[in-house]
Amino acid sequence: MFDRLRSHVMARIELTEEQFAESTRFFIPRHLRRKEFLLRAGDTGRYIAFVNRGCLRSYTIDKKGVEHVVQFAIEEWWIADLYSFLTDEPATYYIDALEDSEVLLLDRPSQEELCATLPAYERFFRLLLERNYIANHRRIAATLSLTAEERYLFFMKTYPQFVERLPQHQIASYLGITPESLSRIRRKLMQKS
Amino acid sequence: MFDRLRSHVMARIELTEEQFAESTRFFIPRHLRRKEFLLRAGDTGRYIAFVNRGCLRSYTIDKKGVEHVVQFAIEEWWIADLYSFLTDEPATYYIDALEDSEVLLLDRPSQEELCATLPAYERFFRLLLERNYIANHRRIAATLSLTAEERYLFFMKTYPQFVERLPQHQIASYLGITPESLSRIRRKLMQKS
DNA sequence: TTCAATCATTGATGTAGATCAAGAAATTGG
DNA sequence: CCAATTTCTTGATCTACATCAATGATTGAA
Repeated sequence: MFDRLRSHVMARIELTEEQFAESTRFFIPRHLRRKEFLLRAGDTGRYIAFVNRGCLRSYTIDKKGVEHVVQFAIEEWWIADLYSFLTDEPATYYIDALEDSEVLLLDRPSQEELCATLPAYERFFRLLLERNYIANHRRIAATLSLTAEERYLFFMKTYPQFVERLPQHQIASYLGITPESLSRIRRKLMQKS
Repeated sequence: MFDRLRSHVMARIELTEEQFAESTRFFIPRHLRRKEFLLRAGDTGRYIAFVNRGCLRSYTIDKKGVEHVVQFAIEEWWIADLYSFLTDEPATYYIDALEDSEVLLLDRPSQEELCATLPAYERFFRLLLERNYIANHRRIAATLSLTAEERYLFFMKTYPQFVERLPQHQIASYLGITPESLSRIRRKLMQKS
């Protein structure tokens, strides 16, 4: 159950086996079927989720009813509506499972207690946020400076594991284009090579 | 010199006056004239900067030579090429001053030592990154789901202090549109009201 | 105080990607 | 294994915003 989390955490911070074992009591395992929601906009989403198996996404729905994928998460990734997690305000994102999945949930009080009990976890979450900060700024820069085709190539290069695993229209949504446009981009790239 | 940093830090973490005073030795004050670079893409940018006075921006330059603003920073904001800071790889962003500015620089070894000496700073940087994570995800969601006009309104609402202070074409660049388009959007909004 | 640079505006025209519509292909769950 | 659903593709057309070009308004350095 906690094998993947153990290797993930212990690769990043100094922790004994005993300390890690102690930390597992803070995590709540949960199974999600494909299309099942972990969180809906409006809920108070007081946990962050570590993906043990499967694939999830967070997204918004605009006023026309169109979904816009903000993030994907597969094995060893974390996903959350961090704003809601940190402030207890209602969530602004939806999070659901794109495949049957297993997640480990950590709620806010548990995270506080975990960091207080094992300060190395404070460092762990800082490192996690640093990586995220970098990835988000790259995505912003890509959106500002690249065409749809270039963004797709960038996505393929950066997240090859996602390209084989996700439906195309989900990737299109993440890239900020329509499924039709992505289909045409792919055709064009096929012809080139 | 450190007044603004003191109130900024002490509003966020528990620190005695003595502890804060101790921490100031890690920061290197630096003055920047308008248009002066703090960092260029390709440099190794091994510090993060706290803005004491003035205004800076980070940006990329695309293959056509067009600049794309990734971030603005005014008083009490932090700015950096975090990837370069964390990895020692060459910077991917440019950072320069839009006004004459004073910054406090913290290099990577100093940050490590600071966090080791005063663990509250570990928490401080985690909090900082959390806020940033939220802001970045909101910006991504806005880019995915809003029109140029809606993004401008969102920007005005979120960062009113920037709107009065920054040249329009810098805001246009941040929003991912041309200065001409922003000018037309503003005209349209004037007429509406 | 002036001249050069920077910045904002406006009009004419171009285009990347959206939208609409329809059908084909692939998946999935019963 | 099959019907229902989801996903992908393709064509025709549309539109938000870009590009190009010119002019005026501000700003700032000497």
